[in-house]
Amino acid sequence: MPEVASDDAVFKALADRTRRSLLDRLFERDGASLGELEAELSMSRFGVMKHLRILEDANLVITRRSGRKKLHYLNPVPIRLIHDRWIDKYTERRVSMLVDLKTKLESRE
Amino acid sequence: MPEVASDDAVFKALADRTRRSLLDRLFERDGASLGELEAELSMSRFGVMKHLRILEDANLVITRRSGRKKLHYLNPVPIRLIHDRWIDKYTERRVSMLVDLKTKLESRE
DNA sequence: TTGACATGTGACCAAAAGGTCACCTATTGT
DNA sequence: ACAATAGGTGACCTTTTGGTCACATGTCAA
Repeated sequence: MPEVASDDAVFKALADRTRRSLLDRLFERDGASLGELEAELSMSRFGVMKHLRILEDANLVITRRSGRKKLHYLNPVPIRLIHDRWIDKYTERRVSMLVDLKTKLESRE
Repeated sequence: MPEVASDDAVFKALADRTRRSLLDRLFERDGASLGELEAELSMSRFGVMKHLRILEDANLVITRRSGRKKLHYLNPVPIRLIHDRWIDKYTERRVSMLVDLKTKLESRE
């Protein structure tokens, strides 16, 4: 059964720029190993490993072993839970429409 | 025109338990003054003030002055932007249905 | 089976964050 | 005017966090 990560672990995990960029990378393309991620980050392997560990503990990243490699996958569930904590169903419509409109306007510059 | 808070400010703001409980409080009931919020938090006024300042800088809380009181309101927009950063429109359906189902099941114990 | 590859752990240090306080400004009601 | 109320600032200390390294384990391929 899946471990339940505390709220705190999730928010702490998201508080660091490097960890957010790791999530961005996995959002774009899943299933990377530690080695691959390290190569893109100008930081020691140990630093990256520590960050991945924190993301995994927070359940934001799920891993699967394949031989001597450990593959990393983004898990969107904790992100959705953050959303639902402070945006109720009624507000969601208004806010998502507003944000989508703003994004569309800005993309046209 | 509204100030644009950096990503970093938003995530750093959310990283602290006290600040999240302030957002919870404002989510439930908007428009509280510093004094009201302090009374509910077993922390010095200075601590609470510092936290509110950080939330305000992150644009998670919007304020309005009324006489010598400063009223605080929750702003859901940055929360929605976090959501949209790592959950695309296709994934959103799957994840929100999954989370809603899980919530429903758990509420029945 | 042995050398190269991929990942893991604990100690350590510098930087950042959380909390409190002395002191200060602005607004109100009488 | 002035006492009481509401909020604001900078210095200070303690705790937490980010990053690196020496060292260690597990896996593969020849």
